[in-house]
Amino acid sequence: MPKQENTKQKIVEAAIDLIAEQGYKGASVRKIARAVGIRESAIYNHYENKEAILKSIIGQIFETPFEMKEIEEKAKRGKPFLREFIVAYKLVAFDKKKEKLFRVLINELFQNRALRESFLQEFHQKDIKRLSQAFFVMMQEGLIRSDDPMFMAQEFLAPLFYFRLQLSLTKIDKQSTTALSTIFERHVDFFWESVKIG
Amino acid sequence: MPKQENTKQKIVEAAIDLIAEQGYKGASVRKIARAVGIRESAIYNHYENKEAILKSIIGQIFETPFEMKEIEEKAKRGKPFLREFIVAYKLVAFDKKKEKLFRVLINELFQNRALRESFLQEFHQKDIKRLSQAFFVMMQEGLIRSDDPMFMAQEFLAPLFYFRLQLSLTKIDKQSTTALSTIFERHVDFFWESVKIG
DNA sequence: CCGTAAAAAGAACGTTTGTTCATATACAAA
DNA sequence: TTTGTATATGAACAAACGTTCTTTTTACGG
Repeated sequence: MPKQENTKQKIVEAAIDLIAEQGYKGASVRKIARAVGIRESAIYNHYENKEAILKSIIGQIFETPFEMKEIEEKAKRGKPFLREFIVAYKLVAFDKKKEKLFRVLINELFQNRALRESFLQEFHQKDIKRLSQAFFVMMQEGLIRSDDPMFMAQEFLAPLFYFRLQLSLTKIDKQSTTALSTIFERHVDFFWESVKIG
Repeated sequence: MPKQENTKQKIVEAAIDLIAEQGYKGASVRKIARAVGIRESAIYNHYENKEAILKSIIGQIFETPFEMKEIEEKAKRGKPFLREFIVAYKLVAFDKKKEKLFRVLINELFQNRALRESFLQEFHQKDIKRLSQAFFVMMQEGLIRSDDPMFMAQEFLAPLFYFRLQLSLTKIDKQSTTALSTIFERHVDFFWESVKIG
């Protein structure tokens, strides 16, 4: 049975499911194997050890979820740019796989140093830098009030993270998410009202 | 050696330390006992089982951190009220014990249903209701623009949570928190600029 | 059809886990 | 001083843990 790359992927996916639900410590090698349909010893044909599985998952968390081309150009339109950003953000937040990875992130944030650093740098800094660029353009165009673009980007993004967490928590217990479905758009409206000129 | 209530508290405190650092699964009964200076079997003289220790900790997480009297009255002053709120919030965020409990919260948020529900209700709803009351007054007084007070409260609080998480993460790896020390006040300034009238 | 190599199974290992139980010790009340 | 109770110990348990090893099964290239 050579070259069944399929299995390796199944292992990671089962691991994501389990770590999202029960954390890294709760996702035992035996549980992962059972979910895949193999014995625990077979896992080690694909990964050196349990830690290696986690490492591969952490890599996936920060794969660029969406990128925006021509930020400078689009930013000139003001609010529609933020709307577009939110659409992309919601796409990620509501994506099943990405949501699981989000849970893994929260679960292991305080246990895994590499995860922490990636979070503060990638997840955080990257989006902030991109957005601050856009806000800078909007200020130059006289669309929004003058302020520190970096801080403004942070103020725009921070609630998104919180809403995403709320969404994730609500979904677990299968509670209704209707109150949360429009919250992202409302945020854009509120924010634009906060910074727009005229 | 009857009535040494002291030990019971030592156990909880050691458990908080360990769960904050290594999560519930990582904080074994033996580790907790060793931290207290007793054997693992002695733990069971004070708590029925490991779960009972966690339950007692969860109770502490949502003990009202600070309460504000005369909200209606103070809210009329506008921005100074928000300043005061932030001072109280920072007091909690920078408190050593409370910070540990915050880590416990994040660590176990996805594992413990009771914790999730308390978070969404207490942590969230309670602060929001209180703040929305204040914003409602401010709107009546013509200090801030008219909007849904509940949503405005959410917009004010969400970044605080995110900043608190950032603070906690940064502290773990003993990185510099100077960039974060003034972020709470900057948030108030930004927010007030966003909603004030005139 | 056979040989090879990848992937699986199965058993075993040394630890650690949460919990129980019988026993010992210390202290307050009688 | 005796008795009772709260608290500690130390040994033991069954189960689960990550990992390693040997052996068997499988699939493909020659």
